[in-house]
This record gives sequence, structure tokens and C-alpha cells, in this order.
Amino acid sequence: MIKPSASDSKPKPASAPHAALLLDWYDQARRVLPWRALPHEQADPYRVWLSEVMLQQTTVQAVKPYFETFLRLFPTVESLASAPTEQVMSAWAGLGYYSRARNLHACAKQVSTQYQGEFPRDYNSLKALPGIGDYTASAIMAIAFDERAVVVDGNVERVITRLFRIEQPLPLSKPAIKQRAEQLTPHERSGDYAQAMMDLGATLCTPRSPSCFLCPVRGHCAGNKSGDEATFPRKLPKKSRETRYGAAFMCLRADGAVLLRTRPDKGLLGGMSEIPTTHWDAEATDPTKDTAHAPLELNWQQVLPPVRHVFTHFPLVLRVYIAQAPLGTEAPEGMRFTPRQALSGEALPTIMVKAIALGLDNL
DNA sequence: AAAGCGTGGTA
DNA sequence: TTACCAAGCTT
Repeated sequence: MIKPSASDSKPKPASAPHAALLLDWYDQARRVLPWRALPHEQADPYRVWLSEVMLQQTTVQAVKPYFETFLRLFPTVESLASAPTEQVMSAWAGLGYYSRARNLHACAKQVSTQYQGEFPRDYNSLKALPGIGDYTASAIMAIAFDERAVVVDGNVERVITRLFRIEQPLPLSKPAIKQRAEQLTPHERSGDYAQAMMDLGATLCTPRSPSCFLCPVRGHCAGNKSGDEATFPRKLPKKSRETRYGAAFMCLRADGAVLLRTRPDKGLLGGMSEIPTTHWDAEATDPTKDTAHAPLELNWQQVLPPVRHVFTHFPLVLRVYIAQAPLGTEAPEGMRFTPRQALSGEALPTIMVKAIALGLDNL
């Protein structure tokens, strides 16, 4: 991070004591991450943006290999902008929340054309870009540009609700958390502070059994004082969702090609590839009527047991059917036969990888 | 503004 | 096995 020298910086309000403690801790405990600049290195806005989008609701462990792949395939925002959509979706396949990939691509195009390939150093301009919300805009301001920004993510919410024992449940407590975060955020070392809060949440102030004995701000923590820190943040109970059911059809042509199609851009698994499926309904549909919805009239055989998969908002039980099609079979309107060798280049979400693997195993 | 939107790991 | 959790955004 580049720090302004003492001579040219105006007097700033004194930081909360907590910030200095946190920054000292960060200097010796910071994690080394592929997208993170080393001390005294300047952060790269492209890497910061790419990693922040990938990390939305996603674990560091899951992101690491995808981040490396993207950086190799698309070393610059310009190269990402000029890549075909299918390549971007395919590279993102398996990471989840696929609207992020569409927005990522759209954002790269916009940065290339509207900002000559340089991310704007301005919160409002950043937040106006697709896929960049309050958190991500603030994180880019702080981490990439070392500008003061109040960065509140899930880690910060956990740390702050524990520090102040905020009894109000999330998401109702978001405004109160933001207000506390605003008060705590220092005017210096913005990027380090933001990452320090996230490292604290990720390594010590963890959801279950936090390691308070190692915490640099233990002495300022109301939660630790009363010993119930692990019960924060309070959360509104989640509503459980009904299981949905559907059928999917895995058609293997004699030359080894698999019948695929692309889902609509919007909605669940938007823009991703799939083997043809029925709608996924909450009512337990009649399995004997499944093959009436098959894309081709073939000798369909059900593979047991069905594929089970859990989405964010509902569990799915997918009955998979397999059939072989003779050489020369043409794909129905809107579908295509993809050679088995080319499957890895398809944008297949995990549920479809499961279904196709099951089908191939049983053919 | 409440709901939609993936996946893999862990207790 | 079930339930919860992980650096949120969009409509």
C-alpha cells in the first residue's frame, strides 16, 4: 500500500483504539492470498475486482483455483472484455451464482470502453458497474486504491455484532452495523484495515468457537466480556424450502456426442449449458409421464437413484434418463450435439456434471 | 424490499 | 442426515 507521507497529510481525526490494534495484528498475521498484494506492493485493481466478485458468498478455498484460471485465460480486463461469453461462462462453471459471471463480463466490457480499461477511482462510478454493489465498490476503493471506504461484509458483521453485542437480528441490524463500522474505520491504511477486519473474521472471529485468546481487540469486545460472543450475530430464522422434482434426459449419440442446450440468460443457472430437462416442480410429478417430455423419441431408461442437489433456495431431486441415439440423429431445434471431448469446454453447472456423469456411468 | 440466486465444507 | 455457513447483487 502507498501511504501518504506525514508531511503532506492533513491532520486526521484520531482513529478508534481498535484500528491501531487491528493494524498491528494484521502486520504480523495477514494471510498470503493469490489476489492480495504483498506488503509494499501496489494492489492491482483488476485482481482486486476479480477476486472480490468471486468471493461474494463464496469461500477462499473455492475461489483460489478459479482465480488462477481466470488470470491465466484473461490476464487483463481488456482480454476478459473481448472473450466470447461462452468461454467466460465455461471458466466460471462450478463456482455458482452464475449471474456474477454475466455481470463480470459486462463490467469488463464497460471498463474497457467507458474507462479505457482502467477501473474508476470513485465509489459511485464503481457501484454503477454491473455486479458491483455497496460492499464490492467499498472493497475496491479501500484495497485497490487505499481510499477510505466503509467495508461491511459478512466477516465485518460478525466482528462488529460481537464487539458491541448487537442483539437485533440480521438483516435488521445492518444499518446499526454500518454506523458502528463507520465510526471504527480509520482514515489511514484503508486497504490494510479492510483486509484486517476480514482476516480477523476469517481466522479468529469465526462463526463457531472463535479464538478470542488470540484476538487483538479482545479487550474492547463486549461479547468476549460476557462470554457469549459465539452467539452473535443474531439472525432471523430462515424459511425452509420445499423439495422440487424433475427429469433430465441424457442422450448419447453413437459417435459419442451428448445432446445439450443453453438455458435462458436470466434465472436459475442462467446462460449455462444443460442436458434437456423438464420443469422442476414442487409437486411430486408422476415419474411414469417423464419420458413424454423427452427431447427425442428413444428407448429411455431411468438411472437409479436420482441425483440429489441442494440449491440456495430449494433441494432438487432430478430423475435422470439415458438413451442412445443412432448415428446421423440431428439435434432438435435449439439444441446441439456436443462431442464428449468438448464437454469440458461447456458451461456445465455442478448439477449437470452430476447428471451427465451418472448417465455416462450407466451407458 | 423480500426473494431469487450455487456450491462445497463442516458440525 | 440435516442445517448452517462463506469477502453479496439484482430486481
